[in-house]
Amino acid sequence: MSADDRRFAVLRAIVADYVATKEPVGSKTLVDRHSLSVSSATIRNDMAVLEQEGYIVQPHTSAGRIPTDKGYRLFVDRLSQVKPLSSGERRAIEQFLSEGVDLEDVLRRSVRLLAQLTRQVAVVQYPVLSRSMVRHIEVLSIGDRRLMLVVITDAGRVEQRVVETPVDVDNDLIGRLRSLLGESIAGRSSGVAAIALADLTDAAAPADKEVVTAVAAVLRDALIDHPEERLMLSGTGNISGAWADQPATLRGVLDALDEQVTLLKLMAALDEPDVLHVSIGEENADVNLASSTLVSAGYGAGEVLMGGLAVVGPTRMDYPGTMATVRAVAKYVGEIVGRR
Amino acid sequence: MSADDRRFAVLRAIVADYVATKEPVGSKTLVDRHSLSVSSATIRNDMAVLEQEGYIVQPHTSAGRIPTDKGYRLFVDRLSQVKPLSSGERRAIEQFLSEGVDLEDVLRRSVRLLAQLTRQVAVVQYPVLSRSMVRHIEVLSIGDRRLMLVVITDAGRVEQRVVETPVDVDNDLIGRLRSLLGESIAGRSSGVAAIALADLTDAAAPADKEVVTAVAAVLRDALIDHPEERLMLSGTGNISGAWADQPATLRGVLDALDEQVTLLKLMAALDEPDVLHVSIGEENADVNLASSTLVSAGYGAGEVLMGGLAVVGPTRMDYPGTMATVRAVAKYVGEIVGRR
DNA sequence: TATTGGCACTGGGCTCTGATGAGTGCTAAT
DNA sequence: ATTAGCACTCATCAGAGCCCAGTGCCAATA
Repeated sequence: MSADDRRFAVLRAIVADYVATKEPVGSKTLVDRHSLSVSSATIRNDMAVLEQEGYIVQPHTSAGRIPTDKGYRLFVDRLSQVKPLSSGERRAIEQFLSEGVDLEDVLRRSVRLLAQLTRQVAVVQYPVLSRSMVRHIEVLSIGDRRLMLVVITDAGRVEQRVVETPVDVDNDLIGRLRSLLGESIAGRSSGVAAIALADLTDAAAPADKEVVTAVAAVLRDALIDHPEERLMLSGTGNISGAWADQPATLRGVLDALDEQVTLLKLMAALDEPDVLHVSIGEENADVNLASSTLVSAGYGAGEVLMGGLAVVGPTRMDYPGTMATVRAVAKYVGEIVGRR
Repeated sequence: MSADDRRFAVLRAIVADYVATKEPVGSKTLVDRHSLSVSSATIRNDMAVLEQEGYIVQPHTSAGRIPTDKGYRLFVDRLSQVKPLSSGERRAIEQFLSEGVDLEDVLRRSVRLLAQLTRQVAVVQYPVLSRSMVRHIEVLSIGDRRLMLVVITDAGRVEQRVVETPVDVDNDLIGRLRSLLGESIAGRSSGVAAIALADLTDAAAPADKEVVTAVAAVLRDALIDHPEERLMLSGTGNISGAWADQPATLRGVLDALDEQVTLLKLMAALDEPDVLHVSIGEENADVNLASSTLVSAGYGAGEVLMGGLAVVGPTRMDYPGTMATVRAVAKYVGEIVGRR
């Protein structure tokens, strides 16, 4: 084992011990807790180097070392492959998730499960609109000049929007709207639907133009210009333990979770199902999450990305375990949501 | 002013001061902070009586007094009428909420607003199914033996469920299902729909019976036997300040919020729109909320209750302010959700 | 009879102190 | 390159002592 290898082993041991104990770890402790067959003095030298290179720091003189973000980063990057869960665990996950009665329920089960297994905060994103196909559009009258549009995607997500029409709408017109929308949009992904929507007004009978334009505008807004992406959260209580001693940090994290924008951005950055992304400490754009780590993964059916999910915890977290769980849950959520 | 009146005034002053300062309040502080035209000795006598009667306690000898749950209860009960918000505030609330683009959006705006105005955790319930009318039912084919049912209520809530059918379903049958369901259920409240569903199988053509039975079973489960009530939460960060010094309590509260069952029970207990309910400390069934207060109100259009909303905070909260805000937001949410 | 001034007493919280010990860096020997 | 040894650093903890907000009680007062 080269000196370099040993130094990395030391880093790994520091991470392991610090994660387990929350205490800065010293050279002495390290030697007898792990079976490093060298003396504490050697470890001290290695630690000095690791500190020089920015992988660990001392909270104060005469204290042990704790890993820096850079240290965790190296640790994670060298975790070549994520060890899979046992087949029993996997079956339990799939079993539990597949009992979900509708999309909402499946997602709720997923976040809960993820939060429980990782003992951290979990987030699941609803299948994103821009990656879905429109399965069906329904037009309902809810007043003389009010229509309700209901869009159902192939991922099982349902969006609804109210349209105020410039003129009264009768049942015949609603029928014409249904078939018009059905032909031009249903079965199409939103990219294609965008083009179809633009042509919609032309395709309409002259008398219907005003209403069709209003409808197209609302649909365009809801599906393309401002699609609302949604998240579901669970396990917020788990995080209170991690930051019990730093109320300000705790508050920041809770606020960031409440705000959702950072989480949504993170999700938007995912581009492939079942691939893990880990964002550590200062790497997070949001200062409120500067001492947290986000482990995220896309879920989807086969190659097709549908949405994302993530776990949020302190930088001092069990990386291997969390990563394995996130990947496993992402896989099954994708399978189950994709299957409907 | 009778001695009894003064004692209540003392209690009110203690509540006010304790809420403001988080510190036990003593007789001396009380006299010069509020203009009670008696001496501190008199106050001390009054305090002794109040303590005897269980309205206040001393955390330890030689400390000031803090209100007990019973003290807060008396305080709240004697707040005869809730002072309304200013017209400016009210307009701002209505304006902000009415910009919501769909039900989801309106509710999200409501919780956020409620959390922001009260600086506490806010909860809003989706319009409850059992109090809604079915506006429309849509039947979609998503495979030879899979149907998707989409139920849209008059409150704008959309529920979907997948049905596995025992035999293949063709387009004609789907058409028949649509009209069958449309006639028997649409426009009915769930109580009536329950009866209609029972008769559904009889009304169907013999060849369709199997499928109709399966569909009716799923609908019955989704709408009547196990209607899923849903909540939306916001402002969790706000409570971290309140319990920063008691991590265990904080965790308990976060867990209770995550769990939702207690909140849902609370909501289920509401029976009238715009009426405030206050549940203080130990009055809460959930031990995790034993040092929290829940201020809840139903929202609805006119006399018709649609759902509930609430604010969760420490028993030491600004009762008058919180109550006024909750009532105001409930009123506008009811109006706006009812209007679609 | 209710209120008040006076007084002794209580006990939590703050500051200061010294002892403890985990952990370090450096140096000289292996 | 590794190691044993050593002097040094500093957070943490327990104890001592003081402070003082606040109390209960009592006798005097209106």
